[in-house]
Amino acid sequence: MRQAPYVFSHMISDQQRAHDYALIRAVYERFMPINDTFFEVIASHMRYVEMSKGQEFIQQGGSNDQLGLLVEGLMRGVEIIDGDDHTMMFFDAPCFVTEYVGFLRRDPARYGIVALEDCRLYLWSYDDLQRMYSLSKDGERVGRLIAEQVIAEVVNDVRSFRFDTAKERYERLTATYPRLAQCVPQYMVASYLGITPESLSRIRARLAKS
Amino acid sequence: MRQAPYVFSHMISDQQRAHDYALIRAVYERFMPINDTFFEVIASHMRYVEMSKGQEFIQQGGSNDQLGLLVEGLMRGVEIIDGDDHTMMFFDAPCFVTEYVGFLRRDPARYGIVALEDCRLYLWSYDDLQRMYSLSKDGERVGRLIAEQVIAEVVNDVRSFRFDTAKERYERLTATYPRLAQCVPQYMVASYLGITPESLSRIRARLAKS
DNA sequence: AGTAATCATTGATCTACATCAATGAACGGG
DNA sequence: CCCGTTCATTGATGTAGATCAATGATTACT
Repeated sequence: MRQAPYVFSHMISDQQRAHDYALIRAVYERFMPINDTFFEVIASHMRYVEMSKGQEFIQQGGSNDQLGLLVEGLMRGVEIIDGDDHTMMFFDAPCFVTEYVGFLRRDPARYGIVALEDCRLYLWSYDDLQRMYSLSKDGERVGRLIAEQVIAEVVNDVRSFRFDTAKERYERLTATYPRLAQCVPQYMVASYLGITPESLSRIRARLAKS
Repeated sequence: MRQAPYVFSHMISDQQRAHDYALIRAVYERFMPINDTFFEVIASHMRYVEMSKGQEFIQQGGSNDQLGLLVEGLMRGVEIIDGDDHTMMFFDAPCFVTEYVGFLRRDPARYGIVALEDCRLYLWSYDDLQRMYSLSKDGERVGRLIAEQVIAEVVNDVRSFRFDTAKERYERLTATYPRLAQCVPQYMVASYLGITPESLSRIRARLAKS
C-alpha cells in the first residue's frame, strides 16, 4: 500500500520552532561557525515537514532533490535488490538525511528512505542549496565541509567491512546508537551489518552467554 | 632502509611542462569549467616533484599536508596493521593522490603512499589549498565537487565489499585498471581486494580454465 | 479468544575464503 | 653458475557466515 507523499502543511508552536532552529544551527556549527546573516540564508530556504511512522521520504529510483535535516525521529535507507530488502543506512536525529550520491549527482535515488518512527524534518531542495552556495562563500564552504565529513564516515564503513567481524560491527553499532537496538527490528540491523538475521541471532546468543 | 624524502629540485622541459599543465587543467575540468584566471591561481601554488620507484610520498603516521596530482606513474596506499601490509588504495595517473581523511582533518596519515613506478607529480600544501579556497569561490567550489566525487567512489567500495564476491571485485578491478594486473605484484592486488594471495591465485586459476 | 502475520531463534548443512604448509618459478647479486 | 630472496601456486584443513527448514514468541485483526 503506497503512502501519500509528505505534505508541508504542518503547524508548529513558536517554542518548538525556536528549539528546532537552535538545533539546526548547532548541526551546522559542527562544521564551521555560522553567523546570523548566513543562518538567515539557511533558514529562509528551508521548509518544515512531519512524517509519520512508515511514510516514505525518498522513493527508491524516484526523484532525489531534497536534503533533509532530521530534528526528531529515526529513518532507514533501504534498497530493494533482486527483491531483497537491504538496509543501507540509519538516520538518527539530529542529522542530515538524504541519499547523498544520487542527490549530489542529480541521479534518481539509489535507495529509498522511510520513517521508522514519527519524524520531524526540515528540507532544502537541490536548487535551494545551489542558490545558497552561489549567495555566499560560507555556503560553498559548509557544503564542502559536510562532504568531507561524509567521506570520513564512509571510509570508516569500508574499513569496517574489510577488517571487522560481524560481531565487532554489531558491538560498535549498538555502542554508537543504543536507541537502534531498542526500536528497530533485528532483521534490519542484520541487513545493515551485511549479514542474515539468523547470523545476527547467533551472534547475540553468543554475546549474551559470555 | 628508509628512503630520503622527496625533493623539489627537478628539471623539466618547457614542452613537458606545457603537457603537464594541460593534463592538470583537464583533471580539474572533470569537476567544473576552469577559467584562465583560476587556473593561474592553481598553477601558481603548485610545485613539481619526481619520485623514483619505491620512494615514499606519504609516510604512515607521518605528517600529511600535501595534496598531489599524479601526472605520470602509479602509487599505492599501504597501511601496516599488526605487522601486516594492507593495500588500501591504488593511484593511477592522472589522478589526485593523498590520504584524504587524514589530510582533510589534519590528522597524521592513516596509510603511507609509495611509488610503484617512477612518478611525476605536482603538489599543493594544505595551506596552499586553504589560500586558494579563500581567494575565490571557484576554489571552494572545486574543493566541494572533488569531495563529492570521492564520496561516490568510496560508497562504491562499500557496496562492493557488501555485495560482491572476491571474484567479482577482481574482475571489475582488472577491467577498470588493466595496467594494474601487469605491473603490480599479485599479493598487493589481493590485499586491495580484501583477500589473501592464495585466494586470489585460486580465483585466477578458476577464471583461466573457464 | 482464535487465527494469521511477523519476527526471532535454533539446528543441519553448505560455501567462500582463511590458514598453514610445501613446492615451484623467476630474479638478482656474489 | 649457484644460491638466497621473493612471489605464485597447490593441497589439506579450519571457520565465519549463508542457506534451508522447522519451531517459538509477539503482536494485530476479526
